[in-house]
Amino acid sequence: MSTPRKRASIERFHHLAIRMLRGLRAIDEAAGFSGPRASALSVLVFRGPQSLGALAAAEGVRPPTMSRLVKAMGDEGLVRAETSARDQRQIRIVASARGRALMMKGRERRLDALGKLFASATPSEVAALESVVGMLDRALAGRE
Amino acid sequence: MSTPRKRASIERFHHLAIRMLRGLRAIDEAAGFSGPRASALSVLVFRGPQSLGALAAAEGVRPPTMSRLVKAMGDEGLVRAETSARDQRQIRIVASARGRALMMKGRERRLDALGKLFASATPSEVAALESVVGMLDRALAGRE
DNA sequence: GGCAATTAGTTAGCATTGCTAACTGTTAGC
DNA sequence: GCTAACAGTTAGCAATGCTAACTAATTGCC
Repeated sequence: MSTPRKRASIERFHHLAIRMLRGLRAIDEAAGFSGPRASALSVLVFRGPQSLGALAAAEGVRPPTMSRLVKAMGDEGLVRAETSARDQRQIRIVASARGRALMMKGRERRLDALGKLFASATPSEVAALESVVGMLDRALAGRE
Repeated sequence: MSTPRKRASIERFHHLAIRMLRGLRAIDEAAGFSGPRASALSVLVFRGPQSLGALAAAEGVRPPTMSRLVKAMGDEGLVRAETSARDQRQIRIVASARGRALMMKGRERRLDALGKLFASATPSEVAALESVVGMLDRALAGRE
């Protein structure tokens, strides 16, 4: 079913992906904000304000975990929580201007680092990257 | 220098890699052993016994962190720590048969999951994967 | 040979992030 | 209108990361 050659590529890919992301995490943390903060902020910026439950689900964590994270980010002025008008049980979490700016800067830094990593890619390797991205996208669709 | 199209691919790749590894971590944790344990064990199995400092460096953590992890894995019977004969400050950490077996099983599970993810890949997509792996390997060489 | 400096690892204590269980307040359903 | 379900919070636990401070062993210099 799966050729040994394919399996070997998958294995190397696995290992390389881990190393790549490890490097990126180091960059985030050097810039002073952690993975969970970066990730939650980017959901708030790109998808817009969210309820706590929705944000927790998007990040794949439980509500109490997200509740604490939102509180911490609120204390740091990165987000704001307002009670929803039509359901007072819910809160509406909004990224502040400062949160948005920090998130964009972090994103910039990560993409720059990735750009450097891929700087030596030949045109055919870029095409290969597009192909792999398309395939992964297809394979991961319908999860999350 | 970097075309918008290339940048977009890189960005999607970044996002997909995060999702892919998140799924794998979930698999590890369902199987009852965490990322740090899996990773440290695989170093011990594939590179052989290591001193604590070497293992900490290989994993990118500080010695106290690794010291605690080794103690926990020792308590679970996954590794054994012997004092080095020629330098009694050092310890020599060895994966036990049980640790080795657990690590291999976890690895198998992860690779199976990845295999399923890539099951729908066409031959040309497998070739693209190989190309990307080669490029990443080249780009990440000389770190770690 | 003997004392100082370096090195290896551990211990103590803190922060972050994950969880479950139990609680409060709000909404919805019968 | 009372009960059940839902949204979020609080409390408390575990794992993993860190720095600072300590112990024990080795190396180096005189």
